[in-house]
Amino acid sequence: MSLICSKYLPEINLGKFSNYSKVERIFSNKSNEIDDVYIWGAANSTHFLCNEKITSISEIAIHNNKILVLTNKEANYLLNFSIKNNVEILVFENLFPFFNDIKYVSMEKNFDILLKKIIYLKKKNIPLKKISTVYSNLYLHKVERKIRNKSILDQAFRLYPLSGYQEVFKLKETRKNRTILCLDFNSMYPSVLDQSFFDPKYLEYKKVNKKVNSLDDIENGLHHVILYKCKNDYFKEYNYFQYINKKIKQSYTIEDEPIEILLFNDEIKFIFDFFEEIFIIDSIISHKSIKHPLCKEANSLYNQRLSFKKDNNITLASLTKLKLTLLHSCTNQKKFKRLNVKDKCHIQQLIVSHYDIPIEESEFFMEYFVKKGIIKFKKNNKGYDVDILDTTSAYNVLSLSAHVIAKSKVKLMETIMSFLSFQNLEICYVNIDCIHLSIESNDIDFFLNKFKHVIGDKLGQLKIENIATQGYWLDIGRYWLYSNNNLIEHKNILFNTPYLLDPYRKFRKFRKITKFEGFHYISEHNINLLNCLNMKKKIIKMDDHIKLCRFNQKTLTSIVNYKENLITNLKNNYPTYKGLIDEIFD
DNA sequence: AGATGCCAACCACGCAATTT
DNA sequence: AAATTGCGTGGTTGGCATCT
Repeated sequence: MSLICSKYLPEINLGKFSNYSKVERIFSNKSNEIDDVYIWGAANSTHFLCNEKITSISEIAIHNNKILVLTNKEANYLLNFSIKNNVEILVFENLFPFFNDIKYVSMEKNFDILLKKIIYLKKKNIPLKKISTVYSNLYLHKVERKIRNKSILDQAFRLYPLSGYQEVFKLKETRKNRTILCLDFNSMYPSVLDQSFFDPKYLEYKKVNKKVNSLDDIENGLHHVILYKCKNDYFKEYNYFQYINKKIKQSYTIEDEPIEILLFNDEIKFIFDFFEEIFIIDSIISHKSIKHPLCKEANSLYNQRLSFKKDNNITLASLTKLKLTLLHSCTNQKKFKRLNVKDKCHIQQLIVSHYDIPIEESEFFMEYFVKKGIIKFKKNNKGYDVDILDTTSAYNVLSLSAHVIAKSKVKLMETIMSFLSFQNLEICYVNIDCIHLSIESNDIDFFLNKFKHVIGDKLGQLKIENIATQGYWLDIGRYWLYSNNNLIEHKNILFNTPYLLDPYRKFRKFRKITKFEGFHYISEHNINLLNCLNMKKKIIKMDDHIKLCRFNQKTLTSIVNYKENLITNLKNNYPTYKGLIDEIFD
């Protein structure tokens, strides 16, 4: 028995793609230049302003249309009206999330700002459409122009998880003699685009069934491998593998049980020395290596970003940052296929046939996919319209996206491993392209000198974001950093937005539209910080610092143990977390 | 020789008119 | 009322010209 670490699957099976040999052209929507037409408006809690007229919200006479408002707050005021009159409310700050000066002031002021922003966009030649869609399509078009075709084997790459490495290793670090360094990679994903990728046109399935003897044995491609006996203690503890089960998604400390996983050639090369044996079952290999089609684009965008920063043009600098993030994600856009079925049990059959799920689990996955937005359905007079995520879509080049993620994880992991060899260094927090670590204060200069080759302004180098003396990391995207008792940086996702910067919010209300069988209704929810926290790791408590420890590999495989452990663990952890919140929020 | 831009034929799909 | 057919639209596809 081996521990399967991949997207949730009963088994990893590349074999079923063995006779996928056709090539198809990649599709791309060349975005037309015509702007979407909306009504521009603004609102406060009672009234609505558009066309120089103010009407009470309950009396707005607009139906089946689109209204563009500046802020989410206004959209919230118009929520009831929008459902009643079938009006879609578009929010400027969501469509163009690169302005740093948008906030709710008043109805009249907001309307003015909205007009000014629209004029600004026109001046900069930015189309009045959701910015991420516009540039995703543009970049995908560029990819298509360069490589034109892909093998339909490309769809096998959907089995590779696209999630990044995110984890908290320390809850609290307030030791007097220590300093916390917060490092960020400059554009992590774009920075790996200059490495060697492979042309999605020339993919081939290959049965291997051989162990890897040397680095030369590893062909370019995605490999289904079994890893035996980890020899590297750092990797045992800090690996980025995740065990994903129906109910579990968790990192773990590697023990002796073999691990079954999908890895790119880059990853196997990186971990080759860490394991006693690596056995390849089968692979999807490629015959031609290329640079990433958007490599040049990445470099020029990065240089643009630097020069905007130098000019102190914050808006355009953050627009360029947004564009940079779209470079790798444009090849994994979500495309849906619409199908019609007579009744609900046919939807389950669709899930079974589209996602290779055993029939007996279709009920579970129906719920799971609805929650994740992979499948949506609407009742109509004939039955159901089903929108199902199309993993075979010619709008995707999944092999490129997956490869970018894989290379980034290797790069991050390499950096972490090299840091770990530094004396008394502890990793506190890792989030995709960001590392927080703690070292002894006396060692700072030595550290900066030792790693000066990876620290700098260039694409892919590390930037020092903050230097702190105390830190609390309650969860991914939830941390507070202090320098001599002054808060210098914090993040608290959901509770804070860029425009709502109270660092100490524990409660929040939000409204949710629930769509059910054609009905729409609004429900209000309260969320509480303490209940949002993921407390799945073990706590090792010391006076002025608290470590978080991973579960062992064995605990995960036995469901009974896992559940028991999880419950006792939660019970143990709860008071500590509660105490910490009080400590931070006092 | 490959990358890129552009064009026109082609095809699928949705809507509406027409038939059963 | 349901099914079939026709039509228009817009996106897909393959080819060709031009550029580097």
